[in-house]
Amino acid sequence: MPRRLPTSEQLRTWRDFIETAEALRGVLAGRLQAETGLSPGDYAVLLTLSEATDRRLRPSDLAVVISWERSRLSHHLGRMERRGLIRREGYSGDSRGAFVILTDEGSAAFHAATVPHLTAVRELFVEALTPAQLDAVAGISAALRERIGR
Amino acid sequence: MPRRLPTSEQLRTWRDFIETAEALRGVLAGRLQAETGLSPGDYAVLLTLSEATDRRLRPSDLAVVISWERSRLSHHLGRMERRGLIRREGYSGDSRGAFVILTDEGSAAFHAATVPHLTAVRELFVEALTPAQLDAVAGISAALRERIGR
DNA sequence: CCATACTGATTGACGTGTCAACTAGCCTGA
DNA sequence: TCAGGCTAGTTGACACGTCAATCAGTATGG
Repeated sequence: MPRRLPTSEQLRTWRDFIETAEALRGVLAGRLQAETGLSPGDYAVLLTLSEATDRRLRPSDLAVVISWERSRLSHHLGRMERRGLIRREGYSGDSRGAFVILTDEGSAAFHAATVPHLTAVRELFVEALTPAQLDAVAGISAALRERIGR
Repeated sequence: MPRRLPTSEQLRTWRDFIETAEALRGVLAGRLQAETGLSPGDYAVLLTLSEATDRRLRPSDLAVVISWERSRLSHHLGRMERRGLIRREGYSGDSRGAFVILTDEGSAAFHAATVPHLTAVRELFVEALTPAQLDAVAGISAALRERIGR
């Protein structure tokens, strides 16, 4: 039996899904930016660093935690460093290594952002769905991740 | 009663959702690029033009159909024009106006891309989910869209 | 010992997005 | 009729992402 193509209804569902996720991401990002001056990427980096021992991590480790490519992280850290949110420092022990360190300014920005961000997630995502739908989302995400591998 | 923040489980669901959608988008985009040399944006533009009368549309109309900002479209059309996928032409009637026109090359690229793209959507999305999950996705997308307005 | 491979990290080029500013032409009302 | 505002479209600046190349330092096997 030949592999069939999606029906137009399935395609509609696909497009709605991907466009909705995209739109939601955009709205959340816009709010975060407007209310706190941080991008979602900034937030992820600051969150991870603020939970790390001594508020510092090696770039590779940080990249693994937030599932970014090292190159992406490097570019992003450059921008964050320019804004004073983090700083970089050499690592004595393996001179290839380095540390990304949360600055006080970065820490303050993160703490100022967390409640607005979580509130927005609640308003725009959690409260938009029924408990059953929230459960369904979890299962759907898992199934999709399973399919694309990891 | 104060507005509460999301529970850690709800937050986990949110992150899984947004990261999964992002990952899926990335995988699909990568495949499309590898197999056809087109980006999702290219595909959306080519699809819309190929369905339009005379394979041409005014930029503003095209932007409405695919829900892009005019500026985004203008930048994208510039890149597509450089690659010969579309061309631009003045519009006699309102000299502000313009037309975006599908070239033969653009049409060929689109037709070569459609089956691989639809196949990928089926494999990575439709077949990853049960029929019930697919239905749930439709409802969830609708609910989220409703919440963010439009 | 040292060529070679591997690892951590950065860089450059370029596609993609957003925002604000700008150009140019159309339209409307005092 | 013409000043102002509106509309179509483009542009520039800059953030963000990916890919391939590069660089420097570590490790290793012959």
